[in-house]
Amino acid sequence: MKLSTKGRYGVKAMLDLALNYGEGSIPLRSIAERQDISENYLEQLIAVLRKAGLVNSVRGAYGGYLLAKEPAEITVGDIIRELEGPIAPADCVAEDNQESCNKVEDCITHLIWKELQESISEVLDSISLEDLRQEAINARQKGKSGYLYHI
Amino acid sequence: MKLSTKGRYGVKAMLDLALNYGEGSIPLRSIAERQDISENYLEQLIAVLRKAGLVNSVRGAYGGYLLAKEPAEITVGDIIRELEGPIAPADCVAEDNQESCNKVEDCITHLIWKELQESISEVLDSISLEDLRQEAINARQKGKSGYLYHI
DNA sequence: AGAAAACCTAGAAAAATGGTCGGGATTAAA
DNA sequence: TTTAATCCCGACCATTTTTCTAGGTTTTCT
Repeated sequence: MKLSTKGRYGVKAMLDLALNYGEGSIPLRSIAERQDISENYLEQLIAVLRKAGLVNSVRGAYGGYLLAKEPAEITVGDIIRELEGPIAPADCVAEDNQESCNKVEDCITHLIWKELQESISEVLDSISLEDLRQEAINARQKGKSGYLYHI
Repeated sequence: MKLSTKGRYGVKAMLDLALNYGEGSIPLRSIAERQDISENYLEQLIAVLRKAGLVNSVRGAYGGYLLAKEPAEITVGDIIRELEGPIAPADCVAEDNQESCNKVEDCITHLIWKELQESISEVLDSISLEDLRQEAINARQKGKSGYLYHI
C-alpha cells in the first residue's frame, strides 16, 4: 500500500510547475534541483505526463515544461494514475478493467478492494494542484520556506 | 497503489478460517486448496499472522490453524498491516513513524499522503471478518457458490 | 510405529524500482 | 551561423521486493 517514487516525484514536479504557472516554460533541470530528484529519472516521468496531455513542452534553448491546463483542472489523481497505473488495490477492481474477474459476483473479498479503491480515488481526485498551490501560499505567508521539499 | 498477494492471500485465508470458526483447527493444506494458493507460500504468510497473535496453531496430526479471536475482533486492517507493513502511501506518514520527516511542517504534499493514509485506514479498519462472514452467508443464501475464490 | 501436520530456513526466478548513460533533435540567442 | 540550452529517446543496469519452491525437523494423533 505504498506509492512508489514515480507517483510522489510526479506530484512534486507538477506542484512545482503549478507554483510557476503563468511564467512560461520551466526547465526540467531547475525542477529537479528544487525538488532534489535525479534529472534523468524525472525526465522519464515527465515524458509520461507529457504524453498524457498533462504538461506541454517547449524544445530548444530556453525551453522547458509547463502545465497543459490550469492548476484547478489537474488533480493528484490524474497524475498518480498516469505514473502508477490505474488506482486498484487488486486487479479485479482496476478502473480500466472491462471484463473484471469472472468470479466478481461470488467474491466476498472483492467488496473490500472495491470499497478501498473508491475511497482512494475519492481522496486523490478531490485534490487539485490549485488546492496545493493555495496551501503553499498559506504556508509561505506563515514564514515557512521549504514548502516543496519532501521525501 | 496495489496490494501485493501477501495482503490479499492473507485476507482470503483469514476469511476461510472465519467461515470455519468454531470447528476446531483447519489444516493449511485445505485452506490453500480452497483458495488456490501455493501451500508453501501461504505457510510463510500464516507464520506472520501467528506471530502477530491473529491465529493459533495446533501441531501434529489433525492439527491446523484457527482464529485467535472472534471474527468480529479481527479487521482487514489488522491482517494487512501485518503482511504489508504499516499503512502509509509515503514513509513520512507511516503509522509507526515517530520522528516523521523533518520537513513535515513545511511540506505540502505531506497533506495528501496523510489524508490518503487516514482514508485507507478507515476503510480497512471498518471491515471485520465477521462482516465478511455475513456477506458470505448472504451470498450463499442467494445460491452463490464461489464466495471464496478470487485473484 | 507411522502418518499427518505444523514449523523452519535457504534460496531461485521473476518483476518492479530507481536510477544512469549516450546520443540525437530542436531552437533561441550571440 | 554557430553555439549552448534544452527536450527527446532508447538502452542498460544494480538492487530490492515479490512470489514461490524445496527440503528438512518436530510434534502429535491413531
